Amino acid sequence: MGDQGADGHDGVHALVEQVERLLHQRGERMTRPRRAVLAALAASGGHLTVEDVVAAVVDVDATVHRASVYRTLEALCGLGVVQHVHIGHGATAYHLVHDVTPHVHVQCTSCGAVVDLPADVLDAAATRMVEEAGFVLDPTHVALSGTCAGCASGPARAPSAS
Amino acid sequence: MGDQGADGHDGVHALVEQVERLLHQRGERMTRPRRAVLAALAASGGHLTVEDVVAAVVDVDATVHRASVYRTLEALCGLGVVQHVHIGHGATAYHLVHDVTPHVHVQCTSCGAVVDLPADVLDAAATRMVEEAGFVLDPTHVALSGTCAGCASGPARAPSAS
DNA sequence: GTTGTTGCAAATTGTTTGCACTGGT
DNA sequence: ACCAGTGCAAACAATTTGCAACAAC
Repeated sequence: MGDQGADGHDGVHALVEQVERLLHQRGERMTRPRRAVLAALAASGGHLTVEDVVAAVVDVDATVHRASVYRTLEALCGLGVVQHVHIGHGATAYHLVHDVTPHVHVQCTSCGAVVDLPADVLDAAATRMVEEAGFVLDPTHVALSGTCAGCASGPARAPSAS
Repeated sequence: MGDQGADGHDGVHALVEQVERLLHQRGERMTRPRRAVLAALAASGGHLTVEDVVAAVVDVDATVHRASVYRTLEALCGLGVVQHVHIGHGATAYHLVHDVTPHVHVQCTSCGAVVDLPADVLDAAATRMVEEAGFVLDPTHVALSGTCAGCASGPARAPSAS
């Protein structure tokens, strides 16, 4: 342990400074909970549920309250630093906007696993939606559902994520 | 019509009888709440949230309890008579399976409206997902999100359905 | 010092569950 | 008569909010 995953402490620090700048532009402030949430998101590198974030944050700083995590995530979404993805029946997941290659999330109905796919799998669909209904698709905002390779062939397992 | 397509009272009755048969095959029973829920779903012809169903059911029979609506919807899903769709951050919506031509749901992030699109807009995406990841897409199980024609051009309005 | 933010606890909202009783077969 | 299903209230889970104290600027 000690190391915080792919981004490392430097990455987190740079991120915190960048966000701090954005906050100051709006007369808002960089606080301990916000630093902790940013660190948690950066360390994971992927999508985390609120519960995941709370766990990661409390692990580092037990004084941070759940409510602050909710408020912080909302604030960071407002800044455009963080995005959320709706995953089926389950919880909402959050991730940093920055360098992540745009990708579509799909969840296995059977085992609950979330799989990332290249963003362009929905290009054709997006084009048709615009042409036929004027609807501009946001491909990353919700996770589609179906059955993953494993469950499609082998036996399904526990979770059954709706 | 005649069979089950229409929403008229005769259609409801036919539906109830069909479901009753399915229930009896499993040693289960056709009850007042179940009739009421089926009627509500048939009458709407579209997708209803649990809250919508509860409202419609209570409107006809105030003795039916919310909990029974939940239990009934779950039971009907188990029978394969009803399906649910996850709509963004909002609630889960339910609809009869035979109801309409299979269609994809998309929700406008800005005004919250749910738009129905032909099911085949996701055909290309589904094909690619199977080929590249072995993932079998269920196109109707979740609503995608984006911006509807109205909100894309004109000014966005209230709801902001995340 | 100002005021944006927090921690806390209580209020909300949405869904599930234990249990005695009702009602379908 | 038997037991699936109901109504009810209470449990549960997830998220929000009012407010006094705190800390970032």
